[in-house]
Amino acid sequence: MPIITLPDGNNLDFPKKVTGLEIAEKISKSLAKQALIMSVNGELKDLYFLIDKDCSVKIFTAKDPEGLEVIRHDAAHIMAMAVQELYPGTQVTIGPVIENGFYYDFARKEPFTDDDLNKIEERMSEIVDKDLKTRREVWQRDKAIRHFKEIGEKYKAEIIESIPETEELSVYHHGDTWYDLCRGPHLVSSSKIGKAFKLTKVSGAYWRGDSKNEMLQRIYGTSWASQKDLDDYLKRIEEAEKRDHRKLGKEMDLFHFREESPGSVFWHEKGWTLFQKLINYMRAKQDLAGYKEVNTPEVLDRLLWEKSGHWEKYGENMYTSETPDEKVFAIKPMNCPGHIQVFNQGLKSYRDLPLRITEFGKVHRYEPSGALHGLLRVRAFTQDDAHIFCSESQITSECLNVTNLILEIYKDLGFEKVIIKYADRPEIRVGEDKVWDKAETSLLEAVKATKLEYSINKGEGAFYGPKIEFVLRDAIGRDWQCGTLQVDLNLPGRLDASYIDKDGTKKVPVMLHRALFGSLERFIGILIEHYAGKFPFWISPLQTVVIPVSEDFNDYAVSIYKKVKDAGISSTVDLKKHNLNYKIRDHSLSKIPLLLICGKKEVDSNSVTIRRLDSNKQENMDINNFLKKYSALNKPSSK
RNA sequence: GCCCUUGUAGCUCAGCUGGUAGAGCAAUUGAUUUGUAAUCAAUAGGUCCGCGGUUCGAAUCCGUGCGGGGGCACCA
Repeated sequence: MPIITLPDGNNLDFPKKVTGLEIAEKISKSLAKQALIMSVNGELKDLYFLIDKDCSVKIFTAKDPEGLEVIRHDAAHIMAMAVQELYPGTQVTIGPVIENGFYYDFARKEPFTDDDLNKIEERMSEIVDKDLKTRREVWQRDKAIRHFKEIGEKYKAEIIESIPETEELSVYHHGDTWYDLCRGPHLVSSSKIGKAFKLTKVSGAYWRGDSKNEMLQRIYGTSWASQKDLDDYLKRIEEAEKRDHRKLGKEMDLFHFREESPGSVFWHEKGWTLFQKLINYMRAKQDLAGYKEVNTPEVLDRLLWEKSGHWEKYGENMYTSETPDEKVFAIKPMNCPGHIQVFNQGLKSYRDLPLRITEFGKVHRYEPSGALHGLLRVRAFTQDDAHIFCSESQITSECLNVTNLILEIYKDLGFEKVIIKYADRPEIRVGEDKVWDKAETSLLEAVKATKLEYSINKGEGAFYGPKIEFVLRDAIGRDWQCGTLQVDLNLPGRLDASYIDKDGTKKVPVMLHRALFGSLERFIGILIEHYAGKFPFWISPLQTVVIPVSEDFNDYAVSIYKKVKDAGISSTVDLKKHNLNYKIRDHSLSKIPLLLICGKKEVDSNSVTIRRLDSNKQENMDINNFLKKYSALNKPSSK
């Protein structure tokens, strides 16, 4: 005689054991129709699960995240079923729900083609139409292993072997012919998935995510509560593609890549201007924050890298070069050893600390070819790098300074939301555990003091110390890791850095590594996508184009162009033999914030007519007023 | 690095089952002198990514290398 407590606090009394479906029916006919899954005392259960005790129950529909998740999970199963029906001999492995959809990994010799994807989709659709009933069975462990081995599903057998013996093994049947080992829960029948799904792509994926294992074929799909949700999702993907920095970079003539140097950027004038603007902005910020800018060699003797530990720990990612005198040099993958050498030059006292050394250093890292991705993952990039040499007692306050600086900078560039990820000691590392203890405690203390949201990444720290990473969220909700702050109690000692303390004894300084943009290249890629190429006026690489209405006004246009440039606003004048409409379209497409139109009216009144990007409103302005207004907007916080 | 996929003019792309290339835009030249998102015409432009093979004949088929894309792994 279970008494069921509903989320609103009401109780339902049943005379006998009851299923979720019966509870839903009791509440309302429409809920029964929409019900997908339920939770019993907070635990998700199949709707046909028999409840025999008092408990609290919540019914979920497609409107709930829990409901949508089960739809996706079932879609993964139905996809696996369709695949095994169409391609006998294919082995199933795992098929979890992911953000916006699901995937399933299969073991099959022949690759799945796009055409196969269509066929699978059609078959899935048929399975949904058949409305196959779902049935859960609990299997005995040994029997399950033996069974899956017998039918040639060696991956499933391996999965079962890795499940703790205490756990119940459940097998879900969808209809009479197909079943899969699965924790569940699942929908009551296949029609509940609906038709708002789509298979999106095939890719390779290592068994158990380990590159030492064989590669399986992963089919990705997306699935939603309604066709409208699916359409909206596909639309969002399309919008994101329009912002792709590789596409915009070409269209806006910012940079290009080519075969001779994969993963290295050929910056064009406009892209490089943007690059320099960001550096100059950062330079001014850092100057105010007490940093000293330096520059150190890009090529350094192998002996230094051996001493620092990079040769051993990072060697396979380093470019090297042998010179005619048979010495081996490495092209720097990081700036730290160079900065320690700057610190080491001349005797340092505790009065010099904290010493904040910064460099816009270009580093080279031999990244795996498959990792390269436009500006976001390159092999040669410029860091806004800095190393802060300080005493142990200064760690926390210096970390806080860095955090404050980073938040200010992200805000100026249009990113309001920032999250912190804290990463502690990795398995491969240098230094004693005692030292690590100290470093981790100090950094975590600083993280807590920022009062920002943070998560912990176990074992993901740098080989020389724990780190935090700053993650920012862009205009369309994607997260990007940019800045980093690392505490290092190892490298300074390895490279013999020391200072004379108050008491006259020699001490090894603590070093903090930090980068705010991280990689300038990557940050620019993110900026392009964040703004969809429509940069705020102050960082726009080309702020204005002066356009004469006809050739008769070329001289006036040139004179305006000169005045605008003199006022520190970047500009070009378009004297090409095209008409006004053509030029407006041309420069609008290359996302110039302001077009300055000059014709008879403007000549007569010594003015320009402004046309802003994405607006067809015209605004006439006296040229001196224009110069005054817009040269004042040439700094952050101006949109 | 691994799996799949892809590489034709400066750009975007067409070129069916093998018969040595085509469009639009851009460029150049000429005409037009234009008031807010493409004026008209003519001209020029290609080792069809590289190398090897099959074939009477390869942009097309096969092999291989390099680059790009989507994932996986990697991201100190």
